[in-house]
Amino acid sequence: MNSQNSNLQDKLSEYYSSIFEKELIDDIIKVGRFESIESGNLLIDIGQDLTHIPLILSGVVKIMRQENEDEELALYYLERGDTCAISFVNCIDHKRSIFRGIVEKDVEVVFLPVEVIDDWLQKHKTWRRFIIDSYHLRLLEMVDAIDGLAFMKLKNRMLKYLIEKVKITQENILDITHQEIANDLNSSRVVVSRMLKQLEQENKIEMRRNKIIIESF
DNA sequence: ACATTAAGTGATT
DNA sequence: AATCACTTAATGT
Repeated sequence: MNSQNSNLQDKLSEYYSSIFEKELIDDIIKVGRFESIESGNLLIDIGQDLTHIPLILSGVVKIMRQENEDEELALYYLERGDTCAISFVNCIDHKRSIFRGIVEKDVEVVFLPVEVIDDWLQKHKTWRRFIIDSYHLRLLEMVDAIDGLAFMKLKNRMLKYLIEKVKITQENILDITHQEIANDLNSSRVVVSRMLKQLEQENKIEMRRNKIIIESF
């Protein structure tokens, strides 16, 4: 076994040994392709053929939809231990991706080919559990996102977005511009600036140029 | 000093 | 809540 494989084994055991049985981890090492991807790169794009599904070992991936050039919406984040089960079902049917996944914090990821993940559903009980749980979680997050759009005022939606961001970056000083927030929430920069100012007056956040400090979360 | 980019403001829909 | 038109502030060269 070469060094990259043993490295992969270490990481897999570290993060997944509590949910996956040993044989499954061995199988993953056998067929998985390990990759490191730097922040800012695309993991998957809309319309792209899905031949593999990603298993995230570290880092963060932002999953979003995009209608036109300048209309986008952030849906949810993938972190360590996550996979995109939506892409999994897509994968089995050999459909194209309906999402875009962009790397937000450098990721280490294992790509698993479609052919095997189907078999594993029967072969490994923990895999089956993992996929079902993951699909369920993603669905809940999606419903949450829809609720946000339908019922929540932008200010609340934005606060939720910021807190989420703090959680995944482990940093309460966010490196972000008003424009970027507006893009993620499919809103406009002017409105975001005004809402942020309100949040600042409520002492929930503090603003610097290119930075937002979240006080309470 | 100047140009560029981020953020703020008032009016209008 | 969005858009327009414009100002002001911060930053890079």
